[in-house]
Amino acid sequence: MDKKEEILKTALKLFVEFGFHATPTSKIAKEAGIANGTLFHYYKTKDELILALYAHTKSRLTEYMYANASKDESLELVFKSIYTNTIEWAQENKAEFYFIQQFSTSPFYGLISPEEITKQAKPHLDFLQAGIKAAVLKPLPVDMLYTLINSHIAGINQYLSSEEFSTPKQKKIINESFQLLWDMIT
Amino acid sequence: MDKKEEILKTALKLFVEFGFHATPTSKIAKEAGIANGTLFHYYKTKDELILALYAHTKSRLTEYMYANASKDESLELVFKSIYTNTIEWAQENKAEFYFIQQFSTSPFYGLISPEEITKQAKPHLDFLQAGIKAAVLKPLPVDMLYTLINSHIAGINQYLSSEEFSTPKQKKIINESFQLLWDMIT
DNA sequence: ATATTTGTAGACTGATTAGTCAATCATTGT
DNA sequence: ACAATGATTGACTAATCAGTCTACAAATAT
Repeated sequence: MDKKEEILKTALKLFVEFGFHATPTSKIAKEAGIANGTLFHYYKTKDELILALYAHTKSRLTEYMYANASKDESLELVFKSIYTNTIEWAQENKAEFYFIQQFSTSPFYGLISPEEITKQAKPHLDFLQAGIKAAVLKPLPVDMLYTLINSHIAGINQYLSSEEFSTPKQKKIINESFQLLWDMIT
Repeated sequence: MDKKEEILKTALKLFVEFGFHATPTSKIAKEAGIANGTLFHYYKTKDELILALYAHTKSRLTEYMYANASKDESLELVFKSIYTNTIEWAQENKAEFYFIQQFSTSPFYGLISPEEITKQAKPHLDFLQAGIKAAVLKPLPVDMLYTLINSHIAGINQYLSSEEFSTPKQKKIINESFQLLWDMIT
């Protein structure tokens, strides 16, 4: 049993349910079935725990995003694969995805260095830049393109989470919304 | 001097800067130049203050959104006016807009009743529904359309906030991004 | 004028918080 | 076997927090 993982898992659940302001470290420790001191053995401060949780969750998402993306395919297919993967991950890991958004829209996000943020975005921006260069994507500023795509995904995810859709219906929405996005940026 | 307003103004500033978890009511009172008890005279609990701040800020945005929207214009022009107004307000009231997002992506949002949320969205959804009926907008589910538009606006606002653009450049971005959105939904 | 309500203050409290600490327990390497 | 290092505990603390209380001031009503 990996206590470090257990702490992250529990913290995620509680932060999403009650927010940062209303989940004391004591509650996390209790719910995780460990002693108070153990939590602070692994994470020096509450802030450090929150930052670690973000990094961990974000990297899990990033990993999944690029899964099965064979580079032989056309740019559209690769892009669609990333798009679909992202939304599928978000739907299968709703708390995780919600946490990423919660964190990003909180002052905690400011604790991450600009370099780290740039580094995170780099591969995505490069990918988009290549698409522009190949004259597949519209020659918009890459940052703008990137933000627009992210927002679109966040929106569709929110829509999918707002109701209970059957799996085929969900797939249909993902396909259709991808087409809307693709038409917008190409 | 309206102390109630002063409290809201100060709370907004501190919540945006430090987050809910790290801005005690004592700090708000101190910074607002009033006594601790006075804050609780106007707002029974911290939660009530937070909810009031959200309602107040949200209604200020909504009011501004529909400003100068003469109903004689074409649907496209009315829609563009709403789009432009929203982004302009967001740019001129960055802290306020950020707070709305921060609140919406936090467990506090769950404290607002579904009826209230539906009521808030109603006019927007009706507007979009009319656009679909008039065969101007694509026959997509209104909820999806609504979420897509909101996300698009949030994205463009984020992009505009990420750098320092000159006013004309900013206007150009707003116009171009509107066209992208409009082409996507019509 | 007097009574009643409303606004304002700030000291105070009981509960809670993040984080510490000294003491065991488990694991590993030698 | 036996150090030595790391993991785990939970009682503890100092600080902080949301919210209360009493007192008084200002405004408003009668």
